Amino acid sequence: MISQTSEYALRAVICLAQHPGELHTATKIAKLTKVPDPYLSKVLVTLAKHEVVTSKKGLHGGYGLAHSPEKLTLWTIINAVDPIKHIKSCPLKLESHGTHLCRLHKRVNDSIDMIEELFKTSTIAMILDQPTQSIPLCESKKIIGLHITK
Amino acid sequence: MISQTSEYALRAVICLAQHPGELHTATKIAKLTKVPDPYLSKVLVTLAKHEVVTSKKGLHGGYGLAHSPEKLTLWTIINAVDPIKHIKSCPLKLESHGTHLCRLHKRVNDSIDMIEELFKTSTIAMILDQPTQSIPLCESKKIIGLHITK
DNA sequence: CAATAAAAAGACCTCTATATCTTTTTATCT
DNA sequence: AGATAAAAAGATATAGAGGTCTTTTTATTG
Repeated sequence: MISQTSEYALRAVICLAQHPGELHTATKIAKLTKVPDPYLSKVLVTLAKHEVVTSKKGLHGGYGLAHSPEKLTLWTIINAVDPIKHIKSCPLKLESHGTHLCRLHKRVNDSIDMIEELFKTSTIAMILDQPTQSIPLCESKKIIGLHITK
Repeated sequence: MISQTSEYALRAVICLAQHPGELHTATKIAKLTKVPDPYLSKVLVTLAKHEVVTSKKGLHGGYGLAHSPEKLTLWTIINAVDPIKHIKSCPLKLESHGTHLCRLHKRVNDSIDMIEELFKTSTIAMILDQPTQSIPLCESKKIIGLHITK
């Protein structure tokens, strides 16, 4: 439903949001999120280009969040690395349909709209703020605090 | 959002549903739905195996619908050729998460559930019955009847 | 300024979805 | 039974997403 690349991007951003203000190297984020290191580097470059994260080169450089978790939505992140494609005109290129979708493609496109809406209204803050049994990306037992330890 | 294969499968079924009771050859369906002929053949085999369509070999053979359009949902068709994958356990394989998803994966999985629900409640009959400006798969001007001609 | 550590860029590899082509099997009709 | 027309099966090709490795660029610090 979402691409592997999107999944990796979400993990990376969540990871950064868990330690606000700090910079993290790609290698460190890769380890914490269990994403292949060299691949994550590419994803992070894309996220930086779309100003989802900030990047700082050189010694003591790394990546940080470009916006507060309250302002970052799942949609922003997913759309940066793997834009959601809507059906805008007839996939069969039927002359008479043009931009007016038949009910099949309307229905399929409605589902795409629905998902997009859900992602647009889901902020990173919402995901981090609600404590549950599982802390995103973390083995609970290694974390002290709100959650239930094993 | 849905695979190319699913899109093709939906087109084929809609096509069959538009001429109920009749058998159609793969080649004919392929032309009507603008899907590559040899590829559609394979998709139809899959649909037949999942009893979405019936197949009859030999001279005057072809494909037909296995169920009435009222009973066929988008979900049935999509699930036959390209099953929707839910997130059932932590994608990072974190010990402590196990089958209890963190909020990130919960949220992503919720969107999958939502789409699945929409597909489950969308029948082929619903898609064909509601006349709109565009008849699924057909150039309007070639059809006489309810719709607006060009 | 030299050493270091990080991101960025570029070349390359791999696997899967999509697509094609050929051969085999099956049913129907004369 | 032989000819025909269809599905089914199998082998192969292609493109793009995912993944790796190497080199280059950039900033920091002693």
